[in-house]
Amino acid sequence: MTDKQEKILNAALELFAIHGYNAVSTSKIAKEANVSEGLIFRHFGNKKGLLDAILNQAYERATLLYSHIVSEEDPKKTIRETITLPFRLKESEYHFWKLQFKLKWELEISGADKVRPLLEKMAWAFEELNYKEPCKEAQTLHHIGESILGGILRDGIETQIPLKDFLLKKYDV
Amino acid sequence: MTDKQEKILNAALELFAIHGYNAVSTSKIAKEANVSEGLIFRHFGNKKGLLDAILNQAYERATLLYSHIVSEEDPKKTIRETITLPFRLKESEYHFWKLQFKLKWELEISGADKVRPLLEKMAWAFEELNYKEPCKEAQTLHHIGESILGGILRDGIETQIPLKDFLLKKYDV
DNA sequence: CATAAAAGTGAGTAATCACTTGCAAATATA
DNA sequence: TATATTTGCAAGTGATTACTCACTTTTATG
Repeated sequence: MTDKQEKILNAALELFAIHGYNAVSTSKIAKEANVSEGLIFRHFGNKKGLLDAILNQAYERATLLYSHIVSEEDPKKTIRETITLPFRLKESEYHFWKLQFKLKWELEISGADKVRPLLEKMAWAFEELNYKEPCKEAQTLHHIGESILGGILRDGIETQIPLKDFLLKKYDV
Repeated sequence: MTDKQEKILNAALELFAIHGYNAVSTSKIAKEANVSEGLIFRHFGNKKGLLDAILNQAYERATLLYSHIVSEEDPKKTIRETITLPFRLKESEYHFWKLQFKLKWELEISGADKVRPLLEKMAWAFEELNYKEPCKEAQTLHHIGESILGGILRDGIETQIPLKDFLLKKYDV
């Protein structure tokens, strides 16, 4: 990974996250990254290849983010950590997560498989806590978390903060 | 509203909903609608004006959809109708709602103000039912509903159906 | 040091973009 | 029926699109 390759990746991530994939041209990415436009195609083949490279970083990043939850042994702590997950994101990573939401709707790239381990862990936790329908509890909480994250990314974290303690209390964790 | 005007509106709605705003050109819309490209600009000024015309229809449609909930007097029924709302959408209207989700992320058009009356009604219902924090309950259920609707539009209704009865039981409505 | 491979450039390409213009056909109004 | 207005079309416009190619510079290897 050369210096200029990283510059391209960073510029593209930022521009895609702000404006969307289709609204950003390769020439604008090149300008933002201070490289020639041809270099993008040398390294990534085509525009879609550039996006794929960004998304590959994504996969590792996402997995890392909740790896400590998957290996958690206390069910209550599992739920607690899952609820607080969207609130613990660094602002410097907002671009990255915003891109995920944008792509989900702009290009129908789901990313659902990437969170399956977390979903299964949540189902396990709810089962341990003797909930009647752990799978559906997990799916519901996942829905809540997803929508909260969306709210944070679009409207800012302060609009969602009140929900954090409310949910922790509601689930008694 | 002439016949061709409606054809343009319908073609644009469908194409925008499937591919997104930026990915659909005015020439493709014209072709799909069987009109000359110039006619789009005659009637709607520019591409953004065409989108605005579609979104104006949207506002009326969305308001109509939950108007019966806002005027509901039984709190339990209010919650019940809100939960089942995403499941009662006609498939012919999926395009329209898909476009709403797409625009929320592609062009950061929120549409949050359009559902405020529903949110307030839900808060009222939870208060009537003696929930401790009706506003946050409403916000949480709204998050769930939004995410379920998204799931229906992206992955099909069968992926979300199991959650319907689960939620109705959970909220005891 | 010599040579090959990789990294990087910048001027091209055809196709497509949103949009305009000049003019004909249809419709409304008198 | 005469005239004005709206509706519609086809052929444009310059700008921008993703991408290519011939070329130079840098880096790695024997």
